[in-house]
Amino acid sequence: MQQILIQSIRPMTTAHLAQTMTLMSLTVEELQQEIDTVLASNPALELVDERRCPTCHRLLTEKGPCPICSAPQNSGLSMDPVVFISPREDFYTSSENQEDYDREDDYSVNEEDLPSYVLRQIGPDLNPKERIIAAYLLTNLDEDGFITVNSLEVAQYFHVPLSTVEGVRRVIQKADPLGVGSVNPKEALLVQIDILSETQDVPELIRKIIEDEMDLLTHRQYNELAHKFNVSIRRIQNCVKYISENLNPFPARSHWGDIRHPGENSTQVYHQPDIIINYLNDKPENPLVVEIVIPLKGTLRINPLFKTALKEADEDKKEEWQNDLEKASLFIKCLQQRNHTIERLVQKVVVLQRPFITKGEKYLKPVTRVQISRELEVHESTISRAVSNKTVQLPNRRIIPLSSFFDRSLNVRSVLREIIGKEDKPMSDAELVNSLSKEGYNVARRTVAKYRAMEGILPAHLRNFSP
DNA sequence: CTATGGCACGGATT
DNA sequence: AATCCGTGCCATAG
Repeated sequence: MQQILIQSIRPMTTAHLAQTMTLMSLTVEELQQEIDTVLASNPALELVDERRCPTCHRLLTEKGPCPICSAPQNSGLSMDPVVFISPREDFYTSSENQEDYDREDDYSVNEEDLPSYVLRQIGPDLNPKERIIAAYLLTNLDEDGFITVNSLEVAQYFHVPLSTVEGVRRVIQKADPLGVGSVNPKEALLVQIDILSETQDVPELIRKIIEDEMDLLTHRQYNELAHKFNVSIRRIQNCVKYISENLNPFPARSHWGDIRHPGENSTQVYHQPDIIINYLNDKPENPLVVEIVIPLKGTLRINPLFKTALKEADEDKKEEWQNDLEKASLFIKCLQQRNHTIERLVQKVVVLQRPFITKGEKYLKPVTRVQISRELEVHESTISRAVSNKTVQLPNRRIIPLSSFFDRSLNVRSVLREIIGKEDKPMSDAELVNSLSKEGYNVARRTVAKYRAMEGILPAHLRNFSP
């Protein structure tokens, strides 16, 4: 049961299948939560801080047996980010240089010590007991400022009512990196809106969007949103702009996704990317470095102590523990498979869409998930799940959904924008159709209208010559 | 009469 | 099986 070569994953139980399916479509953040809960509920699983092989002490970054001593390390899953480099066509996974790519960004604010920084602010407002709880909560923040423990457990641990813990948490949220200690971006945003609305008017629509349709927002389904709230896309885009200018879904990060794209009407997005693509050392002449972000540091593995304990366990406990063990190993397997699939997927996509990544939307090749799935020899729905909900950070620091790589019309839309930007007389939709066909894009008049709407470009008679 | 947006249909995609 | 997307037809605004 222990020899997990990636290839041997094929034959799997239905439980395995089901779990892989759910894991596959999760975001890093969601995955992190999932891992946390499993970790807390299943004693067979443990997270080792060490990234080294316990027997030979070699740095261990890849799944599979330890390369040096080939110790039976294979049940452990390294949770370090997967980094690989794309020189041109071929990839290799870099396990050696991996240290070099520790993300140096994002540590801009008073990074010395976020927990004590916050604690200092709120200390006076709390009684001693609450202060202890606060301190505990604050030590369990992740890099984004989100809480990583669940309040109920904390309450039990400290023998206080849940409401006390929640109360403390609420105080924390109002401290300086506004929204720290939230459980997710949504909560952080809501807290920020609460505070903001004390000093200025916040459009009700924004709150509603965040409250009810956070999903659509993070996935930037603006047309969908416009439809749901029965307002224009323009309106929604304004809201989004407001949100990205005034709110920060990741409290502990000072900025997320720079606004260094003045030319294009920047559709600002936030969200912790699942995949980060960058030039090596940020120099455009260098090859691309692709990093698949994986939550948690260290290695997730079956606790060896648990295994030995299992052998000597009482009969009645044995069954239950055995069960835990199987679940844990299943979980790890699924996780491995998830990572494996995503890695292969991203490799393919990066090679294919390199021009898009480096030169811009115009060069996006319209590719469907089906094509990729054929090339990778996996079921199309696997690709679907792997793609959905994930975001990618491009070298220019923009964060876009992974599904953009499969957008059938993005390139046309970008050419359309280009044309409209260049021509100084407002062209009617019909004329635009002509211009587009000259560029080699054949679309119907009606479709041009839709693209315009998607891009938030006004109709011809309302457009142009604003100053 | 022309330019657009709305509704709805069919085929492709997921 | 459900959803998305391009398109054609028609109503309406200018």
